[in-house]
Amino acid sequence: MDYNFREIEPKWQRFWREKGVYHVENEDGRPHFYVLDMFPYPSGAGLHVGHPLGYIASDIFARYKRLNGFNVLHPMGYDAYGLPAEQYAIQTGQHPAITTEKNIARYREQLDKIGFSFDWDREVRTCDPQYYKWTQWTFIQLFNHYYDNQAQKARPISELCERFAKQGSEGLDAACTEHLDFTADEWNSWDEYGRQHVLMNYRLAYLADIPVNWCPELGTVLANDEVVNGLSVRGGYPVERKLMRQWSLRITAYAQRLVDGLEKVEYSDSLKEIQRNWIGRSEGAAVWFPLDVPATSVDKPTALYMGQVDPLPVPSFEIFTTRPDTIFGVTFMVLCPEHELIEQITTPEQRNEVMAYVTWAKNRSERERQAEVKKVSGVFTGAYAVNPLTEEKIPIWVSDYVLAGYGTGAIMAVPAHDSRDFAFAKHFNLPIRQVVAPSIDETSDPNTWEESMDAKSGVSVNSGFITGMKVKDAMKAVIDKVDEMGIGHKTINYRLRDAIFSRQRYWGEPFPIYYKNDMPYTLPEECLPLRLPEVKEFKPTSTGEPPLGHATKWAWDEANRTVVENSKIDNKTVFPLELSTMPGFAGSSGYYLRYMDPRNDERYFSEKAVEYWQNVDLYVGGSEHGTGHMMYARFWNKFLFDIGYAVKDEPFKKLINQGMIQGRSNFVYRSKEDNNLFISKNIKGREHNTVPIHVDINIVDNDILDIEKFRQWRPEFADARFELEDGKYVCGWEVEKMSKSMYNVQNPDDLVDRYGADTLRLYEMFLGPVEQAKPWDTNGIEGVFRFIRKLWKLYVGDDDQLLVDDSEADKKDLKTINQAIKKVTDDIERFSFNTSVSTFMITVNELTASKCKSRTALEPLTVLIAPFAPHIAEELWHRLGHEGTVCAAEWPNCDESLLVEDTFNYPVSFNGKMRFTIELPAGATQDEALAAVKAHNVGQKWLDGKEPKKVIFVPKKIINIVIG
RNA sequence: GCGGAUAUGGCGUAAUUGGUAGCCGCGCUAGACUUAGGAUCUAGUGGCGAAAGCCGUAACGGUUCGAGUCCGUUUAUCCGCACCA
Repeated sequence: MDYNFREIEPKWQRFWREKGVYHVENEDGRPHFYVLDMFPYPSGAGLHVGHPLGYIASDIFARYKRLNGFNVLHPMGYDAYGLPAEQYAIQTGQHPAITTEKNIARYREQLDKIGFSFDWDREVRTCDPQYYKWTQWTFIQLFNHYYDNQAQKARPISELCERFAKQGSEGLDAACTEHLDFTADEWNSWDEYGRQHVLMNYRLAYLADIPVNWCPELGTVLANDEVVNGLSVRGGYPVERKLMRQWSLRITAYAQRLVDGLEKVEYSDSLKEIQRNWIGRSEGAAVWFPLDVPATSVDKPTALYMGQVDPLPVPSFEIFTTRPDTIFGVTFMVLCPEHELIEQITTPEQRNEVMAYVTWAKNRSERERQAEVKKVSGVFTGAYAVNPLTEEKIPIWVSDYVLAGYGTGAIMAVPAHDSRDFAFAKHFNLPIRQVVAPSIDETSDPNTWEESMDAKSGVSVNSGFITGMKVKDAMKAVIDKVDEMGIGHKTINYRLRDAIFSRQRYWGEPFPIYYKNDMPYTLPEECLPLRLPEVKEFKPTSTGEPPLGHATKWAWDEANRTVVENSKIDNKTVFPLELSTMPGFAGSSGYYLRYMDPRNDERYFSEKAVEYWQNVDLYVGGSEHGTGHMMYARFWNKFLFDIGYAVKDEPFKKLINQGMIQGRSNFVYRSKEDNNLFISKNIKGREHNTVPIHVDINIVDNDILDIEKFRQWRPEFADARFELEDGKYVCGWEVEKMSKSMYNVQNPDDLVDRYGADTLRLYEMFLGPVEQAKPWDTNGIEGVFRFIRKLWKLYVGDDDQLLVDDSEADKKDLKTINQAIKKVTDDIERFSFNTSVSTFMITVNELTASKCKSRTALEPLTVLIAPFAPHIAEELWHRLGHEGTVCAAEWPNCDESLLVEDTFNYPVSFNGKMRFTIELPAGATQDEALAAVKAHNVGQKWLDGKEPKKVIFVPKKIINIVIG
């Protein structure tokens, strides 16, 4: 009787659920292990076969760890806030909570069919008030902390207030939006509003004017990926860059720790590199260049001293460079169009031209700018700066190739050694001066160069006191020099920007913030969660306010500590609440911690729980979250670590990025002359002018089209005629993104219905290495299905009787099973599940061939396969007479002694040419090998009387003989 | 442009990490059992060759007794970042 997965799989899924087999406690004598999947966004489309790939891999690992005696935390939940549900709501009026609930139910149903070992008692949903209460709570903590650069740690804002009252800003080294200088007296003289204004400069969650993608038509800010070519992806409306007051998280404060932390975790090298690039740390120098202008033409010279500890005797401005060694090659300076100095230094003759350029540059969309990177544009201000080391007068230009958001928005241009400066100099015919050369006398005329010499190698030339020094030494010498002159210092710049945290959206976490006197204040913690209000409309309001503006009960009554109707806002006791919501990454940044103690109402998670679980041992998910989610989550965790909540600095010890599953689309070829004629792939030649048409992969099997189903598929194909090859219609195929419009979405439910969950699980693993991107291809699934049936037949006879007996397995079978134990154990530890599946196939083939029926071999095999195919393993385990679940069994030990051969046949090669085989006892030594070679030579003469000079002997492998 | 990877039969892949390349599966070929086969079982399947054998891991070169694996150059594909001074 064949294996009846349709009956057996649901039976055990029910058993696991009813017995609470996968329920996990936070206390347990066993060692702990935390296996986490990136939780899904429950979209309306349901799961496709790409989603479970990572879940299956992590489930195998979780089950393996359980069998090895670990208490395993393996939870699942939903990242339930997000755009699609809201867009759907705008179109249909259906509340996002309802569609989300429906989608979650569908996801759960699909997940359950695959037989995962999640502890569903710990499920979290980011849109659940009991969950987002803690997202809001964390936001309040971020608001109430600043970052102490000296201690490299977040500290309470209250400490900052005390400090300001005592010593003002003097000596403060904190992450901030801009450097401020004030005394204790000044601080103490300011009113509440003034102080709050200053504190905002330091808070880790802060409100500031930020340039954003604003889409007036949609009435919302859009993320970069929602904008293509200056138009919104949805609707195609124009998007402009606009300065708006937005919440941001000061993730830049943690830039260094986010870089350093990568040393401590196991992520793939490529992902670490991506994160390092994203943070973009670069070491260099800050240098102040004095202006060469009559003091009278500068309105407020003091404004130019911003950020300087000691004011310089002349007006100056700060630049950042990673190549201080090239300072002798500066031939012009460039300011970004947004630079505040432009207004002050531009000469009257140049004013019109400069202002026109600045206006043009500011109105250019980010997209336009990026598309025209190669185009050089800029304008001369008429003003000059002085090179502090050469005292040369150098012109100051404005150009949009200098970015406002990086460094100081001003650069010293060294056209000979920077490709962008080079292009600019060529375009405007500015001088180019070589100051770095391969060696001191290998200079050439840079005006003849095709491109600049950017490499950080060689020696300085034409460079005053650093001439002849190597680049590295020259950098240090220049930094020391400017430091000594009091006009510069060594500094580090990061490309990372603070994270914009507001969204003009409905379906997200409300900010626990109200405004008093236009200044934001946090709600009292005990009033959390601040629930998302009901609204009649999900679109932004007509006044441009976010959708929450539609809510009628939506204001903060400070005296009664409650949310009330906004008509009562009087700004005395009833204040307006923040109307934006938090972005998608808010809820997903700390969910792994909440799983440790998901029903706790008093705390994010108890100290006991986090002490027990520590952090995530293994995190599995797609690399598309490699920067966004991973960076925010690491930041979130580091902050919670600083304030004593998390116990580990890094949230995820090890990360596996599962490869993306692409779709494998099928095509039919329609004749151009005859719209009802379809020609099989291999006979559509030149004489047939054909058009490829996507065809639903569900009516194609092994690239063979099911003609009847095709005729029924769409009405226009009802009368289709075919030109066949070998009586079949062969479809073409191509790898594309898995998407509905390409009819290549493979739904896991269909495969479970047809082959069973175990087959799907094994097949997804068998497809190739977990980390590798690969197209979905169902063509090989039959082989895995066949394997499952062979496995079944090894244990169960045609009449459903158990074939396994209590006899002792023979040595050959024991060897087979022990080889499997060793191989599978190694493979799981290396996350190489595809080879484990091969090992199972080999093992079953061998045991079937040897007609092995003994329990001593088959029982360990059942446990071995349980992580991969838990349903059939559970059924066999019970048929073998066990009461409890196979999940509680013990991982079999490999008896290595059974793997050792008595003798080995060694291939021997002689000077790389001749090859023969020699038999040696197991564990033979070099001397024994040499002796065996000599003995073998007797009568064979291949050594021709010569002594072997060297015998290279690798036990169990091969011998090579070298002679003189 | 910069950075990171990858390259092995018709296809997905494997190779004990420097030691007999191609395990396992798909597909294909032949056969058996069958009224039938898109079921099952058996055998074969890198290329050339009748065979012995020769060649073969993107290309070329190097290190080594020995290279798919290490080093160099080139090519192709994929991914990430992209005026970041």
